[in-house]
Amino acid sequence: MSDVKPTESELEILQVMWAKGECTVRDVHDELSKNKDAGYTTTLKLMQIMHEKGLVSRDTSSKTHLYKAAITREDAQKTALDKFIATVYSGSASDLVMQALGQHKTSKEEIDAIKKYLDQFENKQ
Amino acid sequence: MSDVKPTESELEILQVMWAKGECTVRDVHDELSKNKDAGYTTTLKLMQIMHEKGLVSRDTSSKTHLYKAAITREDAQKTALDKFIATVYSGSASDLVMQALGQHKTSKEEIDAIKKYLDQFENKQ
DNA sequence: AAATATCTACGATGATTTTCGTAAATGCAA
DNA sequence: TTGCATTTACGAAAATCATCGTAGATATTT
Repeated sequence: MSDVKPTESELEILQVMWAKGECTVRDVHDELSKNKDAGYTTTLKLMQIMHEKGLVSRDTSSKTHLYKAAITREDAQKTALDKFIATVYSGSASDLVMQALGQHKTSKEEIDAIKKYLDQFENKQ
Repeated sequence: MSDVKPTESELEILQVMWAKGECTVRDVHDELSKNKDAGYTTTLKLMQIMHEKGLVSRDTSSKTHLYKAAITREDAQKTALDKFIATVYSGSASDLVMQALGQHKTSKEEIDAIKKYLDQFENKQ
């Protein structure tokens, strides 16, 4: 359980690793290159730093190293969300929820899922 | 319409200004001091930088300057939220919504408000 | 008026994050 | 084997952000 907070660039890298599982630097870099534009060694260095911090684990048994996220998506999201709600929404989760629903195309299915979630949530209290 | 993205410290300052309206540096600093611990000149400097960036407007007609947010809370939140959903939730707003509801104590009133919001939202589509 | 307090301006520093160049190691292909 | 491509290691620069000290200006108090 790492208490290190990923930076924004580190989060982008973690996204790739959460989606793909074990990754080489090139895997990650190619994926990031679709949206961003930075050198290969930049990605490499970041992943090395993440390893030092304990954010990722590393298999160095072959020349091309394999990296894997060492924290779960859920944990990282939880930590980030808490801070985000505090600094951007003064602590009001429901403000965030409504704004999030408002500005993104949310399908009927998603809305129903959320409603169901709310019902169940209400009953539990 | 400023396309500058406030930093985290700047957001904290903006929170105070959105809540209070026009503020002196001392207003802001006293408010921040409740939760944080930094020198007066630090707050001053940040607010001066925010003025350079166009994040706040400034009235310098008297010795003690008056600052005012130059971007609306909604716009700033919207921008921050978009980026947040992209980097932390891979673009899935409903994932964020459900996690936000799950980990924060949300009152029955808030839940009802959100449900009502969802109903109205669903009808509009 | 003199002392005191408060405020702005501004530069400098330190911390953190991001970026990249270069060298050395490793594997592959001609 | 020789040369080329790919990879890692590493240091250092660049960029961004937060912090503060000090000086000078302006008000307030005694």
